[in-house]
Amino acid sequence: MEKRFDPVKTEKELYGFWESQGYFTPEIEKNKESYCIVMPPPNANGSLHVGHAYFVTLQDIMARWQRMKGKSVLWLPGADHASIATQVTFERELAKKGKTRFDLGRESFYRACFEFTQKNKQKMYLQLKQLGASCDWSREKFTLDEDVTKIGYETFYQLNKDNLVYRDWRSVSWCPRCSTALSDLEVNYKEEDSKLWYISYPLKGSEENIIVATTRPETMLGDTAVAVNPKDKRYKNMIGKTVILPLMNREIPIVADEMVDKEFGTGAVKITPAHDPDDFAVGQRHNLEVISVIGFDAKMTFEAGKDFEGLTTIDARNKIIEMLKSKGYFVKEEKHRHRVGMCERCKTIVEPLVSLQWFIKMNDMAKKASDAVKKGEIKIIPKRFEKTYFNWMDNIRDWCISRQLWWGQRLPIWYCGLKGLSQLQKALNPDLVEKHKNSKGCGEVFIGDKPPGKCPKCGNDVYIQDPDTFDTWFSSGQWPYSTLGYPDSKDYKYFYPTSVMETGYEILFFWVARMIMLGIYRTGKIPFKDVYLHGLIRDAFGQKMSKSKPETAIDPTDTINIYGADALRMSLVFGASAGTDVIATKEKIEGMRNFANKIWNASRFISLILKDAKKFEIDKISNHKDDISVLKRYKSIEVKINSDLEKYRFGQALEILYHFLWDDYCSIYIEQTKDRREEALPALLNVLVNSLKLLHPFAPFVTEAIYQSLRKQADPKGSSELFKDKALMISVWPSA
RNA sequence: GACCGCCUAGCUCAGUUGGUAGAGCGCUUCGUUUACAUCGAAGAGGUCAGGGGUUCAAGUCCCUUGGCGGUCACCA
Repeated sequence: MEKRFDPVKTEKELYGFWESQGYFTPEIEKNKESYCIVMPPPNANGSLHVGHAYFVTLQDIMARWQRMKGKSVLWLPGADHASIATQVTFERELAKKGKTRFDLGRESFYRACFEFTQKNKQKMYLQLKQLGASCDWSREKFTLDEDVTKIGYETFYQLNKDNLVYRDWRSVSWCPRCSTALSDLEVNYKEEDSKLWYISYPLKGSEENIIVATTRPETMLGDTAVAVNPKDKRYKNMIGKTVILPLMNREIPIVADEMVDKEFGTGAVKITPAHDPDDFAVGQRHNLEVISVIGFDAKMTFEAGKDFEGLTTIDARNKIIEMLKSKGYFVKEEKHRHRVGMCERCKTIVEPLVSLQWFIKMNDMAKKASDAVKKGEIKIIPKRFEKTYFNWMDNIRDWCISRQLWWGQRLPIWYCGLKGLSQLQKALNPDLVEKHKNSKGCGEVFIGDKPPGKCPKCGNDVYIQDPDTFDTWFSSGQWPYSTLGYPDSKDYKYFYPTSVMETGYEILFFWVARMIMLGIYRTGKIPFKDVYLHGLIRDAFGQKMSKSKPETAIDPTDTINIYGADALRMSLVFGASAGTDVIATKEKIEGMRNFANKIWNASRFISLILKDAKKFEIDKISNHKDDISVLKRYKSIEVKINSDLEKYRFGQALEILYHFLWDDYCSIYIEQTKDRREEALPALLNVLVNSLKLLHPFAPFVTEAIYQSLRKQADPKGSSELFKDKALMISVWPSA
C-alpha cells in the first residue's frame, strides 16, 4: 500500500469495477424487499454545483446502506429539460452572439436547446459518476423521453376527462423578458422604496371629487371603476355615481366592494382589471370592462391613447404625473414601500396581465395530498416542514400550466382553425398566423395526441396545435411514476411507491407537493413514503454559493480532482442535519481528506503486520482483554449508527464513525496492540473491516480500496467470513 | 401581517426520549526510530441570547423579551 491514499488514481477504476459487475442494477426479486429512490433530475442547462454534490451524497448514502442491508435497491438517475430555466440560459448564450430566439425560429431554437441539454446531460452524468453515485444507468431517464412524455400527456387527458382542465381569462404574472405567463410560485417579491400617489377623480356633473391613492399611476389609463368599502360612511352616498377618469375623459362607475381597506390611503381605490389581480377580481364581480393599456412587451398599448402608446411604463408614469399636475388632478405623493414581483428565472419585473391560459383545478388533489401527510402515509423530514406544507395545500390555487415558451413539451391541445388561438398567441406566433391565414374553422377545442380529421362542429379539416408548452413542473411532477413506466412495467409494480424522495426544501411546493398530488391522482397511490429535505449549501460567508464569486465557490469536479470524492462527500454530510443549511469550506474538505488518509494509513499498518504474520486465522479473535474490549466498543457504535441512519441522522452517524476510527481505534487500540501484533491481528482486521462497512455509504472509494487491498493480501479466495464478499459495496451490513 | 427556524468555545456548527457541556477548523506548548507531519502528545477557551416557570435535575419542556434569517400573504 502506498504511503498516501491517492483518490484520483483509484476512484475512477473502482467506479468502473462496480459498474462492470452490475452492482448498480437491482434484480427484481419477489421475495426481496425493494428500495427505490428516484433522483431529482438536475436541470440539463449547466454543470453540477456543490448543491448537487450534497444531494448525490445523501441519496448515495441511503442507496448504498439499503443495498448492503440486503434490499433490492434502485436509484434511478435522470435529467430535466427544465423548460423556462433552460430557455433563459440558452437565450443568454444566444445574446452573447447578438442573437435572439426569433432569429433562429421556433424549430431550430428547439433543436439547438435539445442539443444543448444533451451535451449538458452527459457532462452531469460524468460528474455523478465522479461523486460515486451508485445509480442504475441502464434506467436513466430524461424528461423529454418519449415514454416519459407519453405518460405525462395521458395524465393530462385524464385530467381533462375528469373536468379538471380549463381555459380561462385570468390576471397572471407576465414576464416581459421571457414573454410568458408564470405561475404564482415562479414570481419572487422584492421590497422597494416607492411612492403612493394621490389623484383626484372628479364626479360627473358635480363640483365634488373622489381622491384615490395608487402605487402605479400609469395603470389609471385602464381604469374602469373606483371602488370603496360598502361600510365606509365617507363614501356611502357616492356608490353608484360616476366619475370622469382624468386624461382619458372616460366615465367610470363608483362601486362598493369588500376588498377595499378603509384604512389604507383614502379608502377609495382605482380599479384596473387588466393590470392588477385584485382589480381583476373586483372587475369580475362588478362586470367591469377590461382595458389593457400595458402590452406584453411592458410598453403602453394603443388603448393607452396616442400620448402614451409605445412608452415604457416608467416613462408613461412620469408623463402622467406631469400631466396630472398641470391639469390640477394631482393631490400629493407620499413615501411608500411596496413589493414588486420578479421573474424567478431572469429577475425581470413581472407585469400582471389578463390573458387566456390553461389551468388545472387543484382543490381535490390538494385535499388528498394533504390527507396523505396528515395520516402519516407520507412522512416529511424534518417534521416542521409539514406545517409549511399544510399551509400551502390549504390555500391552494389553480395551477396555470400553459407557458408561452418554445422549449418544453407542447400542449396536446388543438383548435379548429386560427380562431382558437388567443390574441396573445397570435401576436407571439406570427409565423403560425401567416401559415394559416386563410384557414376557416370554428375554434373548437380538441385535447389529445391527434386531432380528428374533421371538426365535428363545422366540418373544417385544419386543426392547429396550441403553440404553448407545459409548465416544466408538470412533467417533473410525475417523475416517480413516469420514470418507472406506469402502469404495466415490472419496475413500476415492484418499486412504486418509492421509498424516499430526497430533495431541497426550496422546492417543497414547486415539486414535492405536485408529485404527491399528481401521484395520488394518477396512480391512486402515494409516490413515496418519506420526504427528506436538505438545506442549501452556503459559502464561508454564509452566502448562497454562486459562480459569480469564484473565491468562495466550490466546484465539485475541481474539488474531487484535488481531495477526492470521499473528502467532498464527507465534508458536506459531517455535522449536517435535515433541513438546515450547510457551509462548505476548503478547510472542512481538507479535514475529511485527512480522515480518509488516516484510515488508509491505519490499514497500511495492518497490511504490514499481515505481511509478517505467519500463522493466524482471520475469524478467530483472541481472548485478550484489549481485543474483547475493542470489539465491545465497536459493537456499541454499530448500534448507534444503525439507529442514527434509521432516523436519517447522517451527520451524526458520520461523526461517531470519525471519532471511533480516529480516536478509539487508531489512537487507543492500535497503540495497545503494538507489542502483540500477530495475536491481535484478527481483532484488528475484524473491527477495521466492519467499520469500513459502516463508513462505506459515506466514503465509498477509500473503504472499497482498502477492502480490496486487504482482501487480496489476507484472503484472496474469500474463504473467511470477514472477506467472503468480492466487494465491500455488496457485503452484508453490520447490524445487531 | 401569519407561520417557521436560529441565537451553544475565536469561527462554522452538532447535541435523539430532560441526567456531569461536544466536534471540526483556529490558537498555545512540546514531539523527526519502527501506519500516518494529510501526524502524535498535552492544553487554553462556554453564566448554551436575556428574564421567568415546571422538575430532584433544563442547552433540551412551557411562558416572555430582544436580535437575526426564511417561507407564505391581494393591502391599492
